[in-house]
Amino acid sequence: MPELPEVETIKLGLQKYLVGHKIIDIEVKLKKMLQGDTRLIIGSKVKGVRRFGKGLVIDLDNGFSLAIHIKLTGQLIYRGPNAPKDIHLSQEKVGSVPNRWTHIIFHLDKSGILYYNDLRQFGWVKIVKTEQVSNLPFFKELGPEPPVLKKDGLTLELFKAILGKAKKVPVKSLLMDQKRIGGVGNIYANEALFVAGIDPRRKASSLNEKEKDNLYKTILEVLRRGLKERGATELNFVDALGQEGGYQRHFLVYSREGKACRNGNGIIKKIKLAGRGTYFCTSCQR
DNA sequence: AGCTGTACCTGCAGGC
DNA sequence: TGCCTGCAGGTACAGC
Repeated sequence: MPELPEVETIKLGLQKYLVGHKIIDIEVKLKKMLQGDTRLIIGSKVKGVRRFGKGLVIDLDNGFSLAIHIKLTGQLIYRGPNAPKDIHLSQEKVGSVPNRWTHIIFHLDKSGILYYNDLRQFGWVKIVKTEQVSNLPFFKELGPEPPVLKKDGLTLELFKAILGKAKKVPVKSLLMDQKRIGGVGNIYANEALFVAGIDPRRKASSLNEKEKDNLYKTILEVLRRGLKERGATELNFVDALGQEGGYQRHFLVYSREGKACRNGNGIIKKIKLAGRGTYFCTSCQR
């Protein structure tokens, strides 16, 4: 799933390629995918790109922004003069652009193009005043982020306090709750709990100090690894040039049902926890 | 208020 | 074979 490392990877690409381009025209092929009046941003120039949790914000030079959430299968793919020549567009995940999942096409100056593709149509793109972005419910309610890129955000003390308050919630559900912690989704929650040796079903508040310290550390560890690998292409994730990530090759538990635990003893089990696929080793996660 | 269940949507795996 | 059903998932929202 696109989580912090995946969305950060897209952000870095857009900062590199999209900034400086002027929006000439916007083609909306599936109306529900874009909210707001496109006329408000035609002629504006891309000033910068920000990320908050799994959300993206493209800031324009006229006081408006594009607030974007790609959910499960959204893709933002840039084509144009800023892109390097030797890109490896994922044949499996993209094929060619535009394709049948291309719902919005941003025509840019200098023959640049930005495609918004979304197979399951769960994502959203909203045109809003830049100053109003933080008032959108998703951004407004977003919890602190694990400090994998910035020093501030989810400190160890804060993390412990959040865990301590969650008496009824399974620790994995808490990690994935965007209102409590920003940016962690199913893949990295599964991976972090495995590395920490903690059973995902345990109530968050039941973790002792040592386990909390350890889990905090492993969350940062798996997120950093994901970033280094430019994200995990598990469903449909590709970067801003349409290239796949590499972290899926390093999954320790995620999508490894029935396989041998990398630590030696057990077999990876899959259960459903709060409606989400959950992978863990009953032998080393307790 | 805070929690839970379901809708959203499509591709794909599995069953017969 | 190929059709049909069920399942997957991050958030938004309805309903308790």
